[in-house]
Amino acid sequence: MESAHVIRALGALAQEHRLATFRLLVQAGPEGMAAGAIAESLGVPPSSMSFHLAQLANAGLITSLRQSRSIIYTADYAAMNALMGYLTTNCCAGVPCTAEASCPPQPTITIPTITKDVA
Amino acid sequence: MESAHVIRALGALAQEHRLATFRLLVQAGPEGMAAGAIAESLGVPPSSMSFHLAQLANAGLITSLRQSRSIIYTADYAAMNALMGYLTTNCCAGVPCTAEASCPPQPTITIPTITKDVA
DNA sequence: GTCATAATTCCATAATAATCGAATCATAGG
DNA sequence: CCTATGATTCGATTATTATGGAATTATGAC
Repeated sequence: MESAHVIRALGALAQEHRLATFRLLVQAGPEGMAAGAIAESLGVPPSSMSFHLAQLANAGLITSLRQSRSIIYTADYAAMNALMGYLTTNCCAGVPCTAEASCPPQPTITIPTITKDVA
Repeated sequence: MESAHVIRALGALAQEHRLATFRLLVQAGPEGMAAGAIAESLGVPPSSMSFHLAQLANAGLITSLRQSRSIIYTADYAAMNALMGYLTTNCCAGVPCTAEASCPPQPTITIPTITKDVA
């Protein structure tokens, strides 16, 4: 995975609707979701949704498959993992972070949202 | 780390010069690098470099410290790890689907909020 | 204070990205 | 063929981001 590709992937995720879309698709699992269902779920108009889905697909983060009249989008876990791999290898763990300044084993984060929207 | 913050971090890294800058700073380690040295190293004019450094700093990915006439920038490993943590927890590993794997109906991630500011 | 250096801010410009209604394309069912 | 539905493309508009020269601020040495 070269940097141009990584930049496209990062840029694809660096947008409110697209990050939400990707997360939704990850939760949807291998079944995926139809474009319209995603749009409705996120409250984004169809034409805007298409634009964002195209961006994500172009970045290789999601794949599409027509199924009758619907087009089903699915998160590409492998692509996500490749991105993570690039970031950890080249941006973080790949460097011998000396001593205490090194990458701590436990990311101290604040996670406010509990994601479960089966409703 | 809430999604707005994540989006800023992703957006900060989703740019050629900034990704290169961040990687350079990671390699530089805790010593960091002066703004001018980074600019020269990447072949970016000073004013543009300042702009990009500000973006990265604003996203919390790097920190700055004046040292005599230079301003030394350092990669914030913790912030990077927090970003990774968010992505793995909420976008990837949170749903145990690696590749084609089965997605057990258990997407509920009940994470006890460990509040720790990453500024 | 003056000069030199390091970096930033200012500002105008150019380039890219986001939005969304309307038109179009693709498929399915009668 | 005709109609309905799901989705995309088109096109015009707005918003955001990137660029880099010139002016400015901050520090250090004399």
